[in-house]
Amino acid sequence: MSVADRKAREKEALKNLILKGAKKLFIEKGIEQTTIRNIADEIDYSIGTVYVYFKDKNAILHDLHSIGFQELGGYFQELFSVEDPMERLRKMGFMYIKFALENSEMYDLMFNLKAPMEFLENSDNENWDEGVTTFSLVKKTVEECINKGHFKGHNVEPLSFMVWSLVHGMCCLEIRQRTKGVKFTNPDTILFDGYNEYLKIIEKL
Amino acid sequence: MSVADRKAREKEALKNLILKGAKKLFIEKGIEQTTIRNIADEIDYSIGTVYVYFKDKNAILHDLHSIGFQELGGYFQELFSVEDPMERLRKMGFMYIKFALENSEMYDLMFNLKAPMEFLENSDNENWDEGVTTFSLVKKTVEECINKGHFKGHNVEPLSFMVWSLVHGMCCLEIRQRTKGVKFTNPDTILFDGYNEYLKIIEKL
DNA sequence: TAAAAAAATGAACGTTGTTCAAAAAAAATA
DNA sequence: TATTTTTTTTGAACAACGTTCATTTTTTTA
Repeated sequence: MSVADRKAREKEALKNLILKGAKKLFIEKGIEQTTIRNIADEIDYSIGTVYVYFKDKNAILHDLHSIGFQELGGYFQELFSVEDPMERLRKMGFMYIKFALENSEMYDLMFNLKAPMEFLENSDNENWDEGVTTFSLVKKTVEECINKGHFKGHNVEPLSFMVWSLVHGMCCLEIRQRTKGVKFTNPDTILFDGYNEYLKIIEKL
Repeated sequence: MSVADRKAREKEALKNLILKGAKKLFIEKGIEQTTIRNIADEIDYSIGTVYVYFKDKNAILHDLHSIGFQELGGYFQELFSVEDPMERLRKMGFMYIKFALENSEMYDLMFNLKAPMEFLENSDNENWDEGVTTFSLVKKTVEECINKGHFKGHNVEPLSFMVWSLVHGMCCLEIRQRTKGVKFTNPDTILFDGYNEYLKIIEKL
């Protein structure tokens, strides 16, 4: 182990410390309400140090958005043991909503905030790898459903997009306070009630 | 016509001038990129004047969000002449998407940004009247569909929410650059392709 | 132990939303 | 019309933000 190796490890460790501190504050008080000064304070480093390890705030947000996708991957873990693609598709949507509700700030960052996409636009690798990978999971499952005789007359990609939009739309309206606004009869269960309507529909397809 | 009347008219006029200037800049360069100073400059008034007519930036955003709903109402106008509720439901979703794509910054303000909801929380009338009214339009149409024998075994409110979420989700993913990220086969038509999959589905219900 | 390299710092800059005492303009009063 | 009162407008000033970078501190090398 050379000194250079150790230095590299220490750099990595501090970078993770910054991300960990940032995530804690984001969850505690919201992303918009968290400043670079807050993050520096949280981990007992100066503002300048944060900027040594991250180009700007967008870079922090992008890295945290990637961590969010890892966490969503954790939620999706149990799906791989589900053989029946229709059952898997149903559960995938359910887990997606569950993740969004239990990690709303992270979800917002992953699927709503402009920061991660702006970071990508100004980076070498313009591809949204996390999004592509996650969406291909939906596409693959929908494709298997079609191969099993479901969704006759439908196209894989647009249908997958429709499914994604459906769950994303519900989560988005909830997180951005629009469901609260329209005062549903059962506000606490409206997301799962709405999702159930979708389940009833695809049952017949 | 008393002096007080004229003063009231002038106040109203200047308020509208501020909103008009704000909207112009929002559309031109985005809401986040527009500052109060920009707005004041645009209409040749000082920063202070803007704060005489609006409590804060959220108040401007909320008023503009209301104007957005009026404009969405314009898009929905032609729906009232559609007798068949199923046909009306189909067209409503289409017009919704059309509005979102043609007025993306206003759509974002109406259905995504936190500002209008934060303004409501700090105001006397906490109700999101615009959202309630618009959503009841969907509910009413879905109810008519059910009365005509469609959507057997479904519940009006959750089903309406599902439909809203579906179109909102697509618009949201598009506006917030997530569709761009996943690189669809036909990026330019994916929203309407996705919506078509939904149309195919409800056709059978 | 001294010199060189790396890491951490925080004052300072330009912007932001917002405030408010002062100035300017308009209306009311004499 | 001249003067006082009221209303409207102003922009300097404030605190807080993201960001930069010359300087200081710490670590490594010689």
